[in-house]
Amino acid sequence: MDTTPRWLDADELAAWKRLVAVVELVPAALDAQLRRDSGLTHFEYLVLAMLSEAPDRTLRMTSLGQRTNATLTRLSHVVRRLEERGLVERFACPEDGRATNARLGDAGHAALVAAAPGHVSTVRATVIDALTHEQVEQLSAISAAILQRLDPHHRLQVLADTEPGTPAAAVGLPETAAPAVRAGGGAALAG
Amino acid sequence: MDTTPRWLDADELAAWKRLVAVVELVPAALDAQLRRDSGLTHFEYLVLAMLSEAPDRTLRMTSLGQRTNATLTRLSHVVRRLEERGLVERFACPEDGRATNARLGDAGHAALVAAAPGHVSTVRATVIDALTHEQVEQLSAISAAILQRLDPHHRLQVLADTEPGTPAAAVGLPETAAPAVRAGGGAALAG
DNA sequence: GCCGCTTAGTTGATATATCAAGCAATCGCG
DNA sequence: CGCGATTGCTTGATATATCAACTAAGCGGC
Repeated sequence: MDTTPRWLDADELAAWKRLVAVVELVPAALDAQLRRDSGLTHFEYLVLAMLSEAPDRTLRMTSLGQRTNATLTRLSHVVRRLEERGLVERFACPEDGRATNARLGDAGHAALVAAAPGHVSTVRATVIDALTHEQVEQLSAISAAILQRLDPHHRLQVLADTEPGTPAAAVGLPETAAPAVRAGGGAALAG
Repeated sequence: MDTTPRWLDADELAAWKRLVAVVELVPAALDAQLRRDSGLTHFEYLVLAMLSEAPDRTLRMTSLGQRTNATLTRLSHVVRRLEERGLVERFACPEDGRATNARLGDAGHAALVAAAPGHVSTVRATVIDALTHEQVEQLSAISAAILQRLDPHHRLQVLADTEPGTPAAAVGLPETAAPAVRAGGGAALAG
């Protein structure tokens, strides 16, 4: 870092301070609602959602870690706890003895389906419905620009498949789950 | 929450997924840089910065908690640790026997001055300089709209004084500190 | 087919955050 | 002025995240 960086001017400072408040409050709001209504953290929700998207509801730990932006260490602890609660199961990967697969069980899928509507409502209530359609598109572009700096090589798969026009959910219940959800009065982020 | 909320359409979903990545990565990036270069978390930095702004570099715990968006519990633990490290001191408020004042000591001020340039550079590198001036203003408006939903009564003082045209730093070293900083080759967010 | 390097994941220790009580000073009010 | 309610803060227990090894399986070269 430079020893004498350019300071922030008034507009930049205002934007920055507000962004700091947003990045502090948004995760807290998501966590609070999910914990209260479903007994899941936002991160656990993401893990379940990513598994629900995958073929056979199964992913390798490494791949799951990329999709949820988690270190393998963090993921290992969380998945162990989810396994203890009966929501996911782990088993050795047949093709690579080093790898572990995590699969979303029926109970886990049910928990996700039960949690999704409240989560989507919260997302709308706190973010999306607070903005005009134009602002939603601006936010998308701004976030993309920031992520370009934070993760230039797109290690996070969250980024890779986030172009507008994307098929289904990714943060909710896509493809596999969403139809079931819609049929059963369940839930997803997109659809 | 509604049992059958409106799902997100493709544009909304793209924006949402990117925002999730941003609110996950931005705090991590700030924490990582500050920890590595200054041995401070972003939250500790905020605490020191807020104190540096206050008259006599002193604030009540409750007021400090509002400005940093922290529960009193969290703040109490953090300030105790900062006190053990000699960066701040605590003393009973003379006017109200229940209250505790926290004051930024010289060592704490020095730590803040040392940490600020790297922090500002990181803010520029990861966020502000990634955006056009127009986008900075859009981000400011978007964040304000989101915060209106998350904190309608503006409990967070971060919001109260965040109108463009604001005097000095608030997230860096304002008024009291900034001049010293500029003189000594030090650091702040704004100036 | 051994040996060093890399990859994949786990585990235990430490740090930090959150929760549930608790304590003490002040306020409100009869 | 006395006593319950409120405010301001702290503390200890539990949960979660981060860090530093460590294990074990594959991979490459010779």
